[in-house]
Amino acid sequence: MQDLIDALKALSDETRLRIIHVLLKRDCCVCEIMQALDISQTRASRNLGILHKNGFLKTSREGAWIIYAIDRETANQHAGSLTSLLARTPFKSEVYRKDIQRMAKAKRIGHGCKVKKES
Amino acid sequence: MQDLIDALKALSDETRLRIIHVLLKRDCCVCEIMQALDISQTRASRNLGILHKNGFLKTSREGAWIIYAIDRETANQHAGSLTSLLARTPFKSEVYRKDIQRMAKAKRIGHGCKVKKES
DNA sequence: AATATATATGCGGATATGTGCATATACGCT
DNA sequence: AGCGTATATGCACATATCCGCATATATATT
Repeated sequence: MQDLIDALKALSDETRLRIIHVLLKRDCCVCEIMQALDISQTRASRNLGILHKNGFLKTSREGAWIIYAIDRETANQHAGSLTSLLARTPFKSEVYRKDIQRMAKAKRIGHGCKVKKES
Repeated sequence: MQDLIDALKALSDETRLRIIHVLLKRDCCVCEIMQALDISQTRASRNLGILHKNGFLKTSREGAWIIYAIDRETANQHAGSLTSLLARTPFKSEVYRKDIQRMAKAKRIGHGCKVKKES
């Protein structure tokens, strides 16, 4: 039951709603989230961590990157129902729209968006 | 969209979840909530206020009392969906069970549970 | 009008939360 | 092994949240 409160708390934050919204479109590594939401590395990592800890996201490693994705078979019942609710919710405001635009352009290139040199 | 965050924040609190849970069983005035949850007047009033402000509850006056009830036709879309989600959620832990027990015995008698004298 | 009851609210203090900076850890490549 | 990149985390600080106390407001009763 406490996990319901924790799940709700995890979603009660704009940054984290934005992350869920983006990940509902496609899986991302931390640096893609940074680029999509235009936020710092710390902020991206911390908030992804919170969503992960509370059963909303699952992770997998892909080389240097850690890929975050909506956990559609989460063990956390409450997180599951809340995620499906959000999946049916239209995210109307500008912020969310822009996140998707930037996500479309995001590359797996890390911190300062330094471009990986062609070798 | 900010109202979704506000709605989630409003629910991210044990006291307020307990209130919703109790009100899903039956409408209550502030002093009945105090008795059901065994909390102070300030705490009951404040948290009812928050749920009300965020579209979860509606109020009506009945003599000296103000009756709070789940607003099933709320203008706030998000509050609506969240309420129906909660209505389908089993509240398993002890706390919630005890609230209902105490609610069953609760009377409209106010602050220190002073019994209204038979006249 | 005066008193009692029911509810709301300003203020202050304790605790929780969100974030940046600096740094630690984990992995890949040469 | 050593270096660079990707992500996580300890610490500090600003802000937000929760709640009790005291008090204000609204209604009922006599």
